[in-house]
This record gives sequence, structure tokens and C-alpha cells, in this order.
Amino acid sequence: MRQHDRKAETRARLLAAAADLFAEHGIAGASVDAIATRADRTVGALYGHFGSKEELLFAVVDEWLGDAATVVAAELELADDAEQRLASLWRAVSQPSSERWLALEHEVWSHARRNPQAMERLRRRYVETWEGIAMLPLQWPEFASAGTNAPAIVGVLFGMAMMHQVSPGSITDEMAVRTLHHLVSSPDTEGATP
Amino acid sequence: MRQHDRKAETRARLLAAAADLFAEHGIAGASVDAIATRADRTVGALYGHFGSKEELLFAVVDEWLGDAATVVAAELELADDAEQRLASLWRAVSQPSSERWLALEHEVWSHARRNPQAMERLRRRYVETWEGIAMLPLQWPEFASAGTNAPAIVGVLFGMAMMHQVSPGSITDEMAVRTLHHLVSSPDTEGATP
DNA sequence: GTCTATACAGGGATAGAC
DNA sequence: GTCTATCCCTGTATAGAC
Repeated sequence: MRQHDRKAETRARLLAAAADLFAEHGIAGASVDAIATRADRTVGALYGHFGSKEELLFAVVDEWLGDAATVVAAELELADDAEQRLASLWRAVSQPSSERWLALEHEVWSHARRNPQAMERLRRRYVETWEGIAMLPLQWPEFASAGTNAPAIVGVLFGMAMMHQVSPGSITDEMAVRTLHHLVSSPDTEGATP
Repeated sequence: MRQHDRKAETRARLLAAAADLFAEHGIAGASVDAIATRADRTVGALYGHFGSKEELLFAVVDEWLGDAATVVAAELELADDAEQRLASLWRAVSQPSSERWLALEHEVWSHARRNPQAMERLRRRYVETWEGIAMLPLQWPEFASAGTNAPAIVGVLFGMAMMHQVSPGSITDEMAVRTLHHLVSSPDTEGATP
């Protein structure tokens, strides 16, 4: 039992340290030694748990994905109206505490671009995210066209978050919410739907 | 004269090789040795021209920026109508040949995040791009609100290009153009402008 | 201006002890 | 399960020759 606790704690510490250092120094720039040291462990423990630096990276990303989904779902439930729900999506990527995760996502993206296996994992993860967004209209009417536009919604969130980061004043909340609103609400009202 | 040609060619070869390898293997993953070798030169020549790996990176990005602006401007001139002009913007980031530059931009972004000097250069570059976009309405009426929305336009282009890359079928041209159209044409027609 | 050779540092991963 | 010690490779940058 004590053993189990110690093992679990080591794993958790390593994951937290890796998330920090990958985001801060990049995947290549964060040494396994530095990660282990920050977790108050050594490389031996790290390799015992994850086997390689890349598997550690995957574990970090998987854990993050679960946490992020939970947080966003809770925020959506808490919101009172359509605009607030869109605003909470925007806040999820634009708030200061998200910078770290945006940095990590950037790293993962670069990494995946030259690693087919990692790219496949990344692709699957995004498809799952899109599918999650496609479920939103079942609960909230304002997300009517979230299904078909899901990839664009994610892309817009990511891209605007990037601009927000180079220059926080450049993207106003109102601008972001308005752009999202256009994507989630049915755009075909003026179009060719019979 | 011969000397001058040789020097200029060396510089050009090094820049091209660096652009290739930075995009392909990342900034950290591309060694100065590999870059020099691909340019049919040696590290000596590289350091003679650029002094450091980072200065080489800046030179690569600066050259790219000039080229890209020229190409996009030409495409805009060639287009016949509003929709084609928006489509040409989308094509500029979504066409297969742009993948390389998107990869490089990703690398630069990650690099800048942990290098204040590089971040400042990146920021300036984006502000300049936004200013360039803000000039568009002077020539084309459909870009009426491009000024205020310039950062969002760039962000949306970047973000959708990313999604397009994980899964090319996920973002249709029509979807991209419609989203851009919403951003460039005045959004206040239905709003509170008296 | 460009090459060759080298100084100097750091990283990922493994072996063997406890 | 975790630590210490070590192997082996690769990288940036510089010095000195031509």
C-alpha cells in the first residue's frame, strides 16, 4: 500500500515536471535529467515508469486532454446563456493560465510533424475533440451548426489564441465571441438550404 | 566580381538549406553542420556569414516574409471578384506547398516563446502583417472591416490551416471563405452602429 | 571567404546495485 | 521501484591554415 502510493506519486510528479519543462523549454530542450530532478527523482525512475522520453510526452498530453475536457464541460454547464457559453470557450484558450498548455500543444505539433506515430495520435485526438463539439447542439440550441464546423471552431480558437498571445489587446473578447457565434449558429439561413 | 557572386551564392544556398532543415527537423533538430553540408559548404562558411545559428534563423524568416508578401499581393491583384480574393488568401496558407512554411512558422513560434528577443521580432512582424491587411479596404471594398479584425483574420487563417493539415478534408474551401468573409465585411450592420 | 580540426559541453539511454 | 555511474553520440562554436 505504501509502495503503491509512492509509485503513484512518482508518476504524478514526473508528469507534472515534464508538462512544465516541455512547455517551458520545448521537447528537445527539456532533458530527461532535468525533468527527473524537478520531480525530486532520477532518470532511473523516469525510465522505469515510461520507458522513453516520447512515451512520457504522450502520457503528459493524454492526461492534459482529460483534464481540459472536464474543465470546459463544467464551464459550459455553469454558463447562463448562449453568449456566456461561447465566452467560456474563448476564455478557456485565452486566459493567462492557458499559455502553458498552448505552448505544450505547439511543441507537440512540431514534434508530430516529423514523427508519423505521434502525428497519428495527434490526428486522433483532434478528431475526438471535433466529435465532442459535434455533440453540443444536442444540449444547446445555439450550437446548431457546431457539427459541420467543428474543425473550423477549434482552428479559430487556436489561431485567435495565438494572436492574443503575441498581442493580448489585438483580439477583443467581443471579436472572438462574434466569430465563434458565426461558426456555431447555422450559416445556411441565408443560403441554399431548401 | 567572381568573388562577389560566390559569396552571394553561398549565402543563398545556406538560407535555402536552413529553411528546409529548420522546417523538416526543427530549429533544435537541424544542426549547423547538416545545414552547411546540404548547402555544399561547411560550418566555417555558415559562421562567416551569419555568426550564429539564431542569426541564420532570423535571416531565413526575414527572407520568407518578403517573398510571401509579394506572392499574396500578386494573387490578390489577379483575382476577379471578392470571393476569389478571399479564396486566394485561404489558398496561400492551405495549399500543399505552404506546409513547409507553416512548419517553419511553428518552429519560430516555439523558439520565440523562450527567447524574448526573438519574441519581440515575431511580434513586430505580426503587427506589420496586420497593418498590411488594414490597408486592403483602400483598394477593395469587400475588406471593409479588415482593419479592426486584422489580427483575427490572421489567426483564423493560421488556425484553419492547422486543422486542414491534420485532416485536409475537415475544412472545406467554402467554410474557410465564409468565415473569412464574415471577418472582412462589416459585422456591425446588424449591430449597434447608429 | 571558406575549409579542416578540435575544444568543450550536453543529451538519451542502459547496467548493475540496493 | 529507484539510484548511481557510465557509454556513446551529437551539437555549437572557434582557431588556424589556405
